[in-house]
Amino acid sequence: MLQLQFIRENRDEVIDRLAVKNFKAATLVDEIIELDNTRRSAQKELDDILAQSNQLAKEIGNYFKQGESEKAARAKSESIQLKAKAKELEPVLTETIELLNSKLIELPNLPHSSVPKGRTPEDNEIVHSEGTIPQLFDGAVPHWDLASTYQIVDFELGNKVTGAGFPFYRGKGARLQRALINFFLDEAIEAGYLEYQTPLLVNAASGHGTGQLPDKEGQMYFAPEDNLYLIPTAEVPLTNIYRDVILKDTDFPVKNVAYSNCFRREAGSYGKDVRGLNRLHQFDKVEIVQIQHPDKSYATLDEMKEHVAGLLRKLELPFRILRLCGGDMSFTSALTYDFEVFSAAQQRWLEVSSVSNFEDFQANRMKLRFKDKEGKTRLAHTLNGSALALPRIVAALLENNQTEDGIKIPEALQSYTGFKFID
RNA sequence: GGAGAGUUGGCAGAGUGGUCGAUUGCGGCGGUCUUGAAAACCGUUGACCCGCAAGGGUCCGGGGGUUCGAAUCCCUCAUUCUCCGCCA
Repeated sequence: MLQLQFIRENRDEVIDRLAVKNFKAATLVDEIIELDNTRRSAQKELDDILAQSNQLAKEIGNYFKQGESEKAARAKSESIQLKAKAKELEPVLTETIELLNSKLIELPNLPHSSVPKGRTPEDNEIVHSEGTIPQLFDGAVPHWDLASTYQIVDFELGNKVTGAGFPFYRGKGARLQRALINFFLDEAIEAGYLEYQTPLLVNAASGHGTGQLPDKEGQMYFAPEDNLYLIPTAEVPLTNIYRDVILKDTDFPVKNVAYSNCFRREAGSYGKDVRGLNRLHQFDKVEIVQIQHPDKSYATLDEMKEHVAGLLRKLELPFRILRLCGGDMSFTSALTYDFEVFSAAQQRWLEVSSVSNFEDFQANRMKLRFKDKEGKTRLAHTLNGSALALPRIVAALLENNQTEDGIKIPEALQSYTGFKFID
């Protein structure tokens, strides 16, 4: 969430910048400032009452010691009255704070100044394209057909055992998954990231920390018996490691990576978007997270963007990088680059990674801070990116590398798969 | 799942109703001494809210209660350890 003080001091700027995200903030911002004013005066009033009764309590102690029981009794009754007043004020203050917080988390993050205006994916800005789109032979087919021809992904079996969007990977298909996971992890470790294996279920506090709650509640699988959420991405546990943590400024940059299963309900999806591996309820992803000093977070964003580009280059996939427009960005992001690979049989671009700088938006929710050189406590910046999500990479690899005799495995992966060909 | 014992500042560890936001040690930071370092000695060292400041308030696992007053008493939840049960 945004910092209250910043909102108070930059009301007009907040409203203008949120307009880039097509968010009409004026009413909400004014409500927030008004609520904060109420909060401040209520707090002051309560603090004064408490100060008086603290003072009285000390005096009463002294009176008792000196055996002045009459004075003590008088002070006592005075104190009881103060206490009654405090009892009235307390709920007013708590309610105000709760209301203020609930309004505050409705405000999205401010977009970076380079974010283009726009409403739909068509308004995203292509900042880079690389690789050549392969010309497939006649009779080339989409990956879902390849999956059944070579018996490497079984969607029907997934339907039977679980439901749509939960495929089985089989034989060389399963091996390919494992190869990609190891390849992505090794590349990240090589780039200085520390590997984690995280829990796949998290509590509500963690969901709030990274911003999935409350706005994306319906997107997560939930286990009500235990009040736990299945993670939609390893970003959640990996970033929440630092919830309520104060780092030293020599700790930067914190670079973490985790492979995990990801679970997404994807309510309301339909049609060609969800065919085959294009969109699943359970999928595999390697996620990179960095925590950085505010002055360096944009340089870090570029570094992470280059890391992801390097992976796609090694996999020999044609890709492009988009700078998301205000309307297509997530609630929490200040600047997001999406990576898309071209899947040659479907003839469409598939999103395989999203790399974002959240600046201090998540950090503010999580109370993730650091001590700067002057010893002041400040919010850190958080960033994350997929490096990479597997299903659409697999889709593109299968489609783009198909030949009449089988599917070629890119060279960089061969030492991981142990085979060069799926046939 | 059952029984018992814990949860205090970066760490260790005192404190069982009143000048306790908290003794002390270690660690950190600053200084004296030293060519430099170590040792020794001195000082300093939590977070948050309101306030220009002075100052005030909140926080001893979380929440609630008793009391004029709670780290200290009561309830509750979480969590750790030990024993038993169950299981990988």
